Amino acid sequence: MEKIRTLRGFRDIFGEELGKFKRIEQAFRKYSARFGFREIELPILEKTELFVRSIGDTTDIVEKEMFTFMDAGGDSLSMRPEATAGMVRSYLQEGLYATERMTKVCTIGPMFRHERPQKGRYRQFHQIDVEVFGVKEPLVDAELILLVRMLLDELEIRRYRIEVNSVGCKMCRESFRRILIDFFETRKDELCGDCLRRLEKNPLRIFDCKNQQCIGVTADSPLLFDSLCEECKDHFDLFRQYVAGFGVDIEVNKRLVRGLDYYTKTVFEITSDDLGAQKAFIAGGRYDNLVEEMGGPATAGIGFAVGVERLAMLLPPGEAEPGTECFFAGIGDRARDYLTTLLKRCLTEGIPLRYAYEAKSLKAQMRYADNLKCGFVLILGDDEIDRGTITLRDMTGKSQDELPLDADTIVNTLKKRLSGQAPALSTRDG
RNA sequence: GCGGCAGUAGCUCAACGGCGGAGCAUCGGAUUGUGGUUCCGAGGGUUGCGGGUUCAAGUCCCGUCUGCCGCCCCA
Repeated sequence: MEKIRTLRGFRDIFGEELGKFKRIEQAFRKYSARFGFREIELPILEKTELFVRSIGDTTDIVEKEMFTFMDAGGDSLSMRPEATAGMVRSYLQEGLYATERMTKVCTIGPMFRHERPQKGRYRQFHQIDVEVFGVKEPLVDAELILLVRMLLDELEIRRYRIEVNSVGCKMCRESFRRILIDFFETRKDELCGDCLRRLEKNPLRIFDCKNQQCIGVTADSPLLFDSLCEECKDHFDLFRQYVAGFGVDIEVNKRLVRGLDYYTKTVFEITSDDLGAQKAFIAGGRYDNLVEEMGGPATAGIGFAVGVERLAMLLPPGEAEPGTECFFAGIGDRARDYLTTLLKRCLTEGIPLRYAYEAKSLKAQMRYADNLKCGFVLILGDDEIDRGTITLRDMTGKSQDELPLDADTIVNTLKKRLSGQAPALSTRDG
């Protein structure tokens, strides 16, 4: 029989990595709530058209990276490749624009893109997504930067860079697009193949090219940033001013562009050199036209997404907390009978009690208890039962004494010893 | 989608084209019922999968799947 394994780019997430996921979620929930974000769960499957209209039909994501298929009713469906499209759909469908003046929502969950996997890039990956609808003022742009900063501080991540830029409004972009194409047409012979393709599709992305010669060309090229309209320029200046007020360090990168069509004005990207090729782990920006383009009222929007797998790679390994569990080692049938009474009491009283299901030698049981890093072992054999006692061994202190064989006494003693043993339990965030 | 490297025990890796191994981990033992260190022992493999070359293939060739690195793209 051939073993069945996960699909390419799909993985089981467990153990240490899952622990990091949980820490990230916990830190995120703490701060998102503090900033006034409501959590929402969105469908994974949506009509393909949702993504085509929002992300853009010429983007790589939509052109070749979506898991798309026909359902039995003949509709074209797609697994969501990102969250913003669904957030906008939900905002409109639930009529939030009519019931509140401003909406802050967030979600967390799996996204799907049919890309070639490599480290930090999977076909099913997870994003934390944050969106604000109905605020055009740059104060909210800065607030999102502050949220990112507090989240990373909470997770004790220090080595990263926040790069920001403005890609202008529709008008800046339209007029600049022509200037840019005219410029690159004169230097066409110096551009790489990819960039020639970009020139047709999305000339702004030529600024992203890593080819030295292309970088040389763009060094001479006019920049969108320098031809922003007054409004966009003021918006960006205010944004920077507010960020400075929050005391967060950012770098303006006039070459920073985004791959999705809907971005306007503020865009940002948080990168780390500890990640390898896929080094952006948080990115986002403003999309002031998207809601209207999706059939809603003219509504400003801004948001960002966190790549959970990439962020998890930056986290230090979580420290284990040994010694917080107890083990029952029994010898003989009488001890085994007593286990059922004691086990139920312990589990009810909140004491994690471990034991071996099979009858094993005491030595083997002790080894098992040690392996499980149990702080205390209860030893019960015929000798103890005849005396009406039970032995309690402290595994770290290597000392042991006998208690009366009485469930109340045992439970109370264990509670006392465990809380004295592991003060970390009470200082740890729940 | 393109280019390159790799795949051997649960994990990390050895093995000139010639009997598939080690360390770690797991399990058991070291005189009566006491863990970690030490010593002894055991189990564990269709060498990713499928073809081909050869007297003989983990090893060479082709295909395929998967992972990794880079490109592309993006979080």
